[in-house]
Order: sequence, then structure tokens, then C-alpha cells
Amino acid sequence: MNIEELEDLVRQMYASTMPGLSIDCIVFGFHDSAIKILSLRFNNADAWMLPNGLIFHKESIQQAAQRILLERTSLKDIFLKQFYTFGDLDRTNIEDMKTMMPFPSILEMVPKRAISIGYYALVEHSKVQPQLDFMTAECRWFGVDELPKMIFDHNKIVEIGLKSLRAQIDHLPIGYHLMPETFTMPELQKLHEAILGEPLDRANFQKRILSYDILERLEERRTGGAHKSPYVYRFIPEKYEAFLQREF
Amino acid sequence: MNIEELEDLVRQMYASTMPGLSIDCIVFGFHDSAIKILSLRFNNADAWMLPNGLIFHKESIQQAAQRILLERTSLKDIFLKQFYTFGDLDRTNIEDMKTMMPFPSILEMVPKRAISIGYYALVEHSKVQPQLDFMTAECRWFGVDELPKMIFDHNKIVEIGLKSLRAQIDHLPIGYHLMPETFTMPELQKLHEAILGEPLDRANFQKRILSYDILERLEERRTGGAHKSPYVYRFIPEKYEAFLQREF
DNA sequence: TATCATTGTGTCAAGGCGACACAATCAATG
DNA sequence: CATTGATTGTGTCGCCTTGACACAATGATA
Repeated sequence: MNIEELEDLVRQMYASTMPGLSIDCIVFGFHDSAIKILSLRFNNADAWMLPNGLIFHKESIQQAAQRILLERTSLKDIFLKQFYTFGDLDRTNIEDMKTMMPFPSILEMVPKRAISIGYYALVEHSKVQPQLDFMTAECRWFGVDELPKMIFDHNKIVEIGLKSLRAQIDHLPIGYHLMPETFTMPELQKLHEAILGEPLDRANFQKRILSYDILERLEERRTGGAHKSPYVYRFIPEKYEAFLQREF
Repeated sequence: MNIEELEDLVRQMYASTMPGLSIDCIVFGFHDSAIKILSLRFNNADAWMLPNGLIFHKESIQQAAQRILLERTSLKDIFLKQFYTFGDLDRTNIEDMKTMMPFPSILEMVPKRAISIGYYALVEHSKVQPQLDFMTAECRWFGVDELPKMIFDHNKIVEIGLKSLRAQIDHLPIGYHLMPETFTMPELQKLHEAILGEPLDRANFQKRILSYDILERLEERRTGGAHKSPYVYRFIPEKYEAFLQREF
């Protein structure tokens, strides 16, 4: 592909999307008792970033976020929550743009000022196979504390998104989207501990979660460990939905 | 002003702002023991709407919201909170646009699809003198239940904004921005009741608010009523700020 | 069969919150 | 000027939630 073709491609992309507006997604997964975030590296540059993209004229912002995530995770109907829109003047910086766009004629076409709508996604870690495309050199899970320096304000976006997720979990049993189909109570507890960043009391955690009346205890038990075999649970989708609809 | 001049004006406006992106503001005030919202009527059309505007290329979205509100309320440094970004495809509809823009050539220039960032503002009702400009025929306070049918999805925006405000007040003593400098405890209670839409117990309300340690009880008492004269309080700004910075 | 880390469950005390009671007060009333 | 009545300030009681902790049950391993 020569430079003229690339210019045409970029021109086309901008013509069919909302100019100066983008979506950034934080994809949360849970693995090895820790919260992981999907981050990707642009082309062959040293530019890590959150999964992001532009919004087509003929799609809602929610649909746009779903599409962007489908491209990265090949998962449909992902749980998505909009948490904040970032619109400071200095949130994008020209150095990061230059790193990503080594061609001055292309760089010229990129809007210098961009506003971005932040979404976070909750996905089941094991079901995701990070996908590459022609603009992506790498796509990896990172622990929250191991995140690389990312472009623009993406590290700050993660910070705000994490706060938002933590605020949610105080009221909601978020695990539904992050855990596998079946799980044990200690596993669910580790998820909550990972999100909150602090240990929880086993007994009280169990009582609280069960009081929500959204879990079903299955017949089977999880054997294999050299310990008392824990019960296996699963979320009851209808009851979970009902729980979300309550007061507040 | 002839139609060509108007076309130029609109062209200029769009050239200096973020296309397809706007800001809608809910201005909350408190008066007569009820929550009021500022709504304005466009030109001489029957088109009520929330205060709104476009975002200049050289201002942050927060600044844009402040500027838009300054034009309506002539208040500076208003308390503003971003609560949601609205981006459904059908949120704007062509009939409302036609009502507002009777000139086909102008209507042609208006983006058919628009995304809007929702902010709510908390202001002291008595300090606001609703301002008109050349595009605004009327600017009035409405009770939450007396709001007129507004254009686009503005009624829905109010609904979401109100929910957001109610969620806040469960944790925060929001009155700081809505009450006058000094006030009595029953007055503050009426504010909370107006926002929550349900009566609160006097004794418990007082205990809870005072426990936050953000109010100062003044020497004076509020006389005039044929009853026991209540104490007069005021917010201690530093302590209020400190309270906001706490855990969650 | 004993061991031991892990899990399920019960108990108990402290704190928070709602419901309610009672005293204090101030203008209006006669 | 004493009485009245609505309103306000404050204390108390009991329930429920939550946190802290204890103890029994379990199952692979040695």
C-alpha cells in the first residue's frame, strides 16, 4: 500500500465517522485472582493504547462500542457500561500522534482535538482470544498494576474506569459477567477482593452474596484440592436481572 | 438579517465547533420547597429545550458547559457534573428540527445525527435571572412534574439526570450549591425531601447531616414564624470539600 | 489413620438507622 | 398577659446490618 492509497483510506474512514469523537474501551477480565485489562500496541510503534475506534454515522455509540470490542475479542453481546466522557483540551498530545503516524500527510488529517466516550466491558477472561488487525501489532492482558504507559490520557481513563467499577461492586454482584458459568464461593470472593483491592471476611461475604438471592447452589462440588470441597454455584439470570432493577 | 447572512452565520458557527456534538445542561434550582429546572423556548417556535450549545474547538467540554450556563444564568463558577452521554441514533428527530429551522437551506446544514453530553448544574435559585438571547424567546423555571414536552430526548435526559442527582444525595449533602448562604435545618430537609420525593424523619435527618461535620451553627436564629425559632446554619466550605474527598 | 489447609456455618457485640417521645419556644389569640 | 398550638431541638429505644471471630466439617496427602 503506497502513501496515496493510505491517504484515501484515512479520508474514507473520517468521512464515514463522527469527526473528533471516539470511543475508548476498558476490557476487564479476571484471571489468576487478579483483574486484567486488555491493551494493544499500535502497528510497530511503541504506542500502547486501550481498544478504541470511531463512531459511524449510522450506529449508536453503544453499537459502536460493541463493534469495536467484537473486533478485539470476537465476543458478541458483551456487558458494556458507559462511565465518563473525556473532553479536556490537552488529553491528546502531538508526540503520541507522531509516534503512531510517521507520515506527515496522514498526521495532517488527524483531528488535533478529540473527545472520547469511555466504556468499560466485563468479559469472561477464558473466552477471549485477543485479535489483531492490520493496525495492531500486539494485544495483551495486563494486570492493573502492570499496565504499560499508554498514549494520550488512557492511563487516566483506566483509573477513572476502575473507580467506577469499584463504586458499582459495593452494591452489585458484578461477577455475573466476569466469572465462568459455574464457580465456587471462594472464587467469587477473590474476584471481589481483586476489584476492591482489599481482603474480605469469608463468612460475611458468603452471607451477603447469598442474601441477594441470585445464586443457585448446584449438586456437584469442586474436588481436586487437598481440602474441603467447596460447593459450586451459578448465577440465575432472571433473578440477577430482577436484582438490578430494584430501588435505587 | 436576510437568509444569506443567516446561512453565513450558521456556517461560521459550525466551522468553529465540534460537528455533531453538543452539550445539554439541566439546571437544578430549589424554590418553594420544590426542585425547579430551567427550560427555554426557541425563537418563536413551540420548541422547549434544555440549555444547550456546541463545543468550540479550543475549549474543554467542562468549559463549554460553563460558558453555555453563563449565557443563561449569568452565573460564573457554577457547580457542574457530567452524568451521561447520549448517542442513540433516533435521539434527534427531523420534525423538531423543522419546527426550529423553518428555512430549508439552514435545515440542510444541521447535522442529522448528534451526540450530546449531559451535565447537570446546581444553582441558587434566587441568584439566577434567566437570560434571553436572539435565539431564545423564553427562559423559565419549571417544577419537575410541570415540565413541558421538550424537543428530541430532552425529557429523557432530565429523567436520567434526576436519577443521577438522587443517587448522589444518598451519600452527599448536596445542599451546598442549592441553598442560600444561610439556612435552617428544616429548610435543608425540605430540599432533600424534594430531591428524593419522600418525607424524611426530622430527628434522624438532623443527626445524620450534623454527623458529617460540615455545618456551622450561627448565633442568630430565624424569627418571624409563630413557632420555635430554628437555628441558622451555613456550610463550612473547607470541611465540605474535605468531605467530598473521603473514601469511596 | 492422622494431618492440615480450606470451607461451611453459627454466634456475639458494636454501630447505624428508623420510629417515637418529650421538652422548648414563639407568635397569635383572646 | 396567660393560653394555645404548631414547629423545632434533642434524647431514647429497638431492630437490623455488619464486622469479628469461633468451631465443626471435609478431603487429599503423608
